[in-house]
Amino acid sequence: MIQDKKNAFNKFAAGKGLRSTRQRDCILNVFLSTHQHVSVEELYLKVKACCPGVGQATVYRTLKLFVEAGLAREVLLHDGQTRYEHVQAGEHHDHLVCTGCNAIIEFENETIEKLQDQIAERHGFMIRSHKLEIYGLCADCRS
Amino acid sequence: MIQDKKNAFNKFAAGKGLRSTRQRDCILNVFLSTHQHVSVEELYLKVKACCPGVGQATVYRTLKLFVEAGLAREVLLHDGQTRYEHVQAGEHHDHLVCTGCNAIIEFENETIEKLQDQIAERHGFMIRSHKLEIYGLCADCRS
DNA sequence: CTTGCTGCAAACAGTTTGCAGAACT
DNA sequence: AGTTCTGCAAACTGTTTGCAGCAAG
Repeated sequence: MIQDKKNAFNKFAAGKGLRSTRQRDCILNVFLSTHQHVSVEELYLKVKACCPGVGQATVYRTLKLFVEAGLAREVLLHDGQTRYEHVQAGEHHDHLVCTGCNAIIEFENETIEKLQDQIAERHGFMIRSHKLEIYGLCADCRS
Repeated sequence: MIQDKKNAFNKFAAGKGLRSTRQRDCILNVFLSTHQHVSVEELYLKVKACCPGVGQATVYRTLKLFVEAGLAREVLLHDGQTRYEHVQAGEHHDHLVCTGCNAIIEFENETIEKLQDQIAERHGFMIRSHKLEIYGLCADCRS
């Protein structure tokens, strides 16, 4: 599936006349190898480890490409850092964010999604995306 | 009810040994007179109109006090500006955010809230707060 | 008089941008 | 060769902070 994503990006890049460069390959590899919700900073450090000399501007620019290509999604939490998460085709999930240890637990709930659709419809609203974040303390941090 | 909020803040301020100043009164007045979801910038401009010479640092500092006092709540949308909304005691609502005209429609849905509680419980998570934002186009912007 | 509050400007963090040179095709 | 991409550094944005002077109690 990592290969699928690489192919997806290459296809996107080809379609837009983008060039294939060492940096983009490296950033893509690193991104695909990370857990969910990497911050740009984290990603930048990992990228530097494998391709020293890459500037963070490139990381920022490349991440925006990934978003455009549909591989990644921006996640804004309450800590002033933009994070990126992997997009699984067709799937959507939300987050439990632990304010104690910054852990992020994902969950899916179809009923909530449906209720959102109803609410939107009631207001004549056309949903493009949504986010639901629940903040609190995870099981470990409660004790 | 505006008076209630002023009293609430005064009580909070008294409890913390905070002083009552012209600036704080003015910012509180302006905040209470605004519609929901003011950005700091907007608020700052309005405050300057009535008390010229107020610095934005003071606006920032005072808004944090309002949050602490339970009058206001931070709302982070996808536009890089922190906004503040009024807190109605005991009530919680979520937002439909129009990406066309930046309108914000509020809604409440108890079922969603309950489902969130269930999800949290299932993960041993203690909810402190949550936010749900639905992005898309409002009825006006669709046409 | 004492202490907290304010305004200013400088500092900050995260992100974006302009540009000369490097690297794809 | 032509053009896109990159790295660097500078610019920017929103927010925070240090500090000297001001003002409330």
